[in-house]
Amino acid sequence: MAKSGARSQGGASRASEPTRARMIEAAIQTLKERGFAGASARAIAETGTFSQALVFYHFGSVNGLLLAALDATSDLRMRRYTAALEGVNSLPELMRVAAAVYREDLVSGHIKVLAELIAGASTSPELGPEIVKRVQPWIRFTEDAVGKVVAGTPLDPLVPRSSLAFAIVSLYLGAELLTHLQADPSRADELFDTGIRLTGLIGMLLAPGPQASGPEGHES
Amino acid sequence: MAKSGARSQGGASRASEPTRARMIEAAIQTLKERGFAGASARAIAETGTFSQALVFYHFGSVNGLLLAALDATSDLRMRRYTAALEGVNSLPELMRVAAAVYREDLVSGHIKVLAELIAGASTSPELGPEIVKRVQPWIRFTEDAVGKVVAGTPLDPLVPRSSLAFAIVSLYLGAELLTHLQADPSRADELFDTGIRLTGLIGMLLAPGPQASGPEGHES
Amino acid sequence: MAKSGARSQGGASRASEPTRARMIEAAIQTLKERGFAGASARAIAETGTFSQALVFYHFGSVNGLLLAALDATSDLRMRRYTAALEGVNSLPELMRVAAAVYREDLVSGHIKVLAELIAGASTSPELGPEIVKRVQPWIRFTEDAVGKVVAGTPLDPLVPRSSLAFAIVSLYLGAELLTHLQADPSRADELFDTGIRLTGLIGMLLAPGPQASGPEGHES
Amino acid sequence: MAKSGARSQGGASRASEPTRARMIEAAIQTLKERGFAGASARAIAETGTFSQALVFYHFGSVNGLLLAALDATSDLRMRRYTAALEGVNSLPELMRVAAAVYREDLVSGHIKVLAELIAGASTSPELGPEIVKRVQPWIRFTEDAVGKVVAGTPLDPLVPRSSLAFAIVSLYLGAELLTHLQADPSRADELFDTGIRLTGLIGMLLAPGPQASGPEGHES
DNA sequence: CATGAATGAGCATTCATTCAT
DNA sequence: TATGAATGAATGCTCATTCAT
Repeated sequence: MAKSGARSQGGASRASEPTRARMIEAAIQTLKERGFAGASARAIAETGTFSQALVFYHFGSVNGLLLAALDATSDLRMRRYTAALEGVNSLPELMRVAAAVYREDLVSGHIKVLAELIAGASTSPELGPEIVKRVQPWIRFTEDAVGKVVAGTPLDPLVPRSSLAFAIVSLYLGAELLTHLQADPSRADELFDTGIRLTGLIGMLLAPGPQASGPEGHES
Repeated sequence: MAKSGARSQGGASRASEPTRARMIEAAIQTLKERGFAGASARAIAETGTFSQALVFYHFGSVNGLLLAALDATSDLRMRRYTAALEGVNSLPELMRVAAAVYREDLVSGHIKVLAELIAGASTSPELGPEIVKRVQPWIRFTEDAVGKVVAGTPLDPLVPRSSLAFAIVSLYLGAELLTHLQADPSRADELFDTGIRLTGLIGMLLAPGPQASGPEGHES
Repeated sequence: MAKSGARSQGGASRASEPTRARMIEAAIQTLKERGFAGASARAIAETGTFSQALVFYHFGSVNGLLLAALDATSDLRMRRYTAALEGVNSLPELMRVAAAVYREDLVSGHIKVLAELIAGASTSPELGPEIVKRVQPWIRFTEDAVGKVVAGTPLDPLVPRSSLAFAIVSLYLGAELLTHLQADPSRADELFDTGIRLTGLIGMLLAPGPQASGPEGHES
Repeated sequence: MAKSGARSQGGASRASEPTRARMIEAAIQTLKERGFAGASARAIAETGTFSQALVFYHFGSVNGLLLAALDATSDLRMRRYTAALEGVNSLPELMRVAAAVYREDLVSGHIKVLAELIAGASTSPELGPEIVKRVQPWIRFTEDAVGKVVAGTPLDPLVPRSSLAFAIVSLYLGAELLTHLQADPSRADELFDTGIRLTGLIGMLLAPGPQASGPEGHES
């Protein structure tokens, strides 16, 4: 870990890019299929049918490759979420979109990579700070997304965005862990349904027009 | 691995109780201090100064001992939560009590044992079902607790209790993981503060009359 | 290396003594036959037909076993040298005895173990201090041996014993290395012959009277 | 390993001379700083900031480069010793000069290169014969140096020059190893002081008249 | 009830070396 | 002449587990 990165960060080596990509792909797949503990250099190399020594050549260490894999999925998902949330500016809509993308995540296993790595941090403590670095943008992103739909509504002063963002990310993570543990996604689905319904309600409460749900909306 | 647990569930051996207790204590401590990956038979035996072979003699496998440790903390905490929630029947009060006990958990490391084991399940998939069995009571318990304070209020029909319970447990778990990852409990504290404030507000909304939720509280 | 020794130093385990002895024997043999670099845990285990994991179980590390091997030969040779030098108190006689025992050493490979380890110290620097500890007694022993035959002669004030001892041990070591390098012991033999002749001469010079050690010198 | 050296001896490639020199310099430095075991192709290449593949291109193998490095220092030192001993023809003077140059060696690390390689020969037995080839000239050189100052004196018939030379080279080597092991050069210094004093004495004994050994010494 | 000894399998990592470019 | 990529083989070490006592 200490001396890794010399090559892993530099992007000069053109010819090896495809190899690096293949390796990252194999790492992600192994992480999904066999968990953090199953993601040994040997296992990943077998998945991608390349020499396990390549892991160290290109990424310095197994953890180096795993973090590169997290970077890759994280970037990918961040772009996806950003695109999906473009133009969203009401709470119920946000909820709907989030539910949809979350389902994608669950199916594609993208959250699992993060969850496994977070779980694995207890195994390799050096991973901790590196993962924190990579979770931070998600919390910030969530803050922004929440901010966008909450700004200007009566909810705004009630809930500090940072708290809300922390709660949402925690919820994602916890739900992912429990869902995978129980091998039953229905609970999370249900939760999103409830969320959609509830935020719909809240949305109506907050929208003070004549057709509002609450009598005269005197809540805030 | 396959035949683990043979002995771990049977409670026939009377004379060894103190030893078993010592071993469980050592397992909990090791789990807290060194995480799932650090909780090897050797490490636990060293913590408790007993022979590592005892782990297999008494609990069939390392995982067997770890699950016994989870059982022990889980029982302990369940009793604590049950006692603390006794007599609580308003949402804000529930929130306050939950925050207090959560802080206890965080300090004492009791949630950590669960979080580590859940994280570890990705390492030893056989743990999965066993952990599910032990998480279930908590979800049920949460359902009851939520039910008690929500019953009879307008919120009741809005949020399915099972969903809410799942969300709350997920949140606990996710927050624990993130808190330990960032080695900074302030986020979770903040979250509880917000929760208390918010539920206080909701409580007031839901109980408009001068009579608080207590009076006719015959819901439980 | 850090946490080794817990078992390796304690001599409580009776039953394993024979095993430990077998392992040390295998280590010595491997060191002699294949050098420091060839003395891997696997190679030693193969030589002694035991599991390589035993190396770590009993000695904590490969170096731990290697040092135990050095201790073993060192003790053995120290006893041999001590016995051989008993009653020796003239320089020529000392020289003769030393030559004889050295030849034993060369044949049996006992010095080789030390030489290999010293050579290996440049590979595993942690070995350095441990070897120093084990070389020290030899320097002290040499000082005593030299002191015994020089005391009272005119040579005594001329040559500080510590210097002489250092020189002799250096010479042993260097000669061993060169001899093994050239796979030709004749140079060292010749050197001892010269030594014997020369010290005989010096002995005569120093003891001008008729009662010189040379003439009737059948004391041993 | 088997086909190493193919290129290392041939000096045909003109254009690469500066590169080869840089590589040899890096090899020497690495050998000094990190010992034989630390002198891997990677480490040397890093020291000299060139591609590790160059090692094999230019010298056929790591050992090939290491031997080339030994050749380089050996030549350098041989020239230095030859120059220093020019005009020296008494034993005490020889001793004084030897002590001075040895100190240079110790500081500059030149003997270390040889000592490391000899130590390493136990790791890579193929090195043995190659090193012998490179040690031989030193023994011969020592023989000559000793011969020059001993010729014509009464000592001449007493000590076969080859034995003496072997002893001196052994002593150098052994002292270097012990000195580096103990990280304390004082012992060797002391030894040289004693040597100077002692040979001064011997010199006086051997040349009782006012005319020193020099005058008629037309042997060299 | 308890434990010291033993082991097979596995892991991260490093190395010398080859090769296509 | 030079090099980035790739690899097979080896190394030290840890682990869960078994077993005889």
